[in-house]
Amino acid sequence: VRSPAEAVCLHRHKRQDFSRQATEVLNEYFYSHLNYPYPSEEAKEELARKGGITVSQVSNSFGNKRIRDKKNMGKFQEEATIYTGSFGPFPMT
Amino acid sequence: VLETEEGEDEEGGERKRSNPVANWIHARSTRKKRCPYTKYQTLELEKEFLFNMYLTRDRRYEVARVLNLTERQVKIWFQNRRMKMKKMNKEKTDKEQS
DNA sequence: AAGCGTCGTAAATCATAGTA
DNA sequence: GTACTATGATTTACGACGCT
Repeated sequence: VRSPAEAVCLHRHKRQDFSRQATEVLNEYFYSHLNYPYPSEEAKEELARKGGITVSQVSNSFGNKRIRDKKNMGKFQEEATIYTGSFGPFPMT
Repeated sequence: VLETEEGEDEEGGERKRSNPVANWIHARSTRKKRCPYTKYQTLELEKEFLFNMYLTRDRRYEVARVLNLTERQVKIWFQNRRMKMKKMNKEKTDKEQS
């Protein structure tokens, strides 16, 4: 439906899937911190370095994951509880 | 037109800054749903941004009137646009060091 | 206090890569 | 090929904090 020529001109995306390494690193952090999946700036830089992606991409990924996980009400969360045994959007004292 | 600036606490993610937890149970109800701007609105906003990255009160009033947006929307659009520019500059300079 | 600045984010939407 | 789904990126709208 979309003509690549005009689309590229206006809104150049050129979306490319993350490498397996990047996906793995991001998922590991997300699932093991589902209690509070908000990495600090330093943690983001670390994840970016390990995954070979940019910090912005790490932020995008967590933003997307947080909202999409919420909408899927527990689909991902189920996997997460295997790691953490708890859940909920609370920082935990 | 007075800006009803700054409400109070709450809001999901960035609660991480100061205060502990308290009330997550609030809020989403009053937030305006995101409404994508038309091509015309975006183009005019971009032109204005090119003219000056920061708005005077008069320009903000004019732009809002002409584009049929609220002054608050125009103010926030400029704030977001500046953040976008900052991000683009950062990515550009990051590339130049390798 | 008023009011606009940045920063980080939620949520919706965009655009496309992958898949059926 | 066409339709649908998954997913990375971008766009609105705020809350929290800053500074003047």
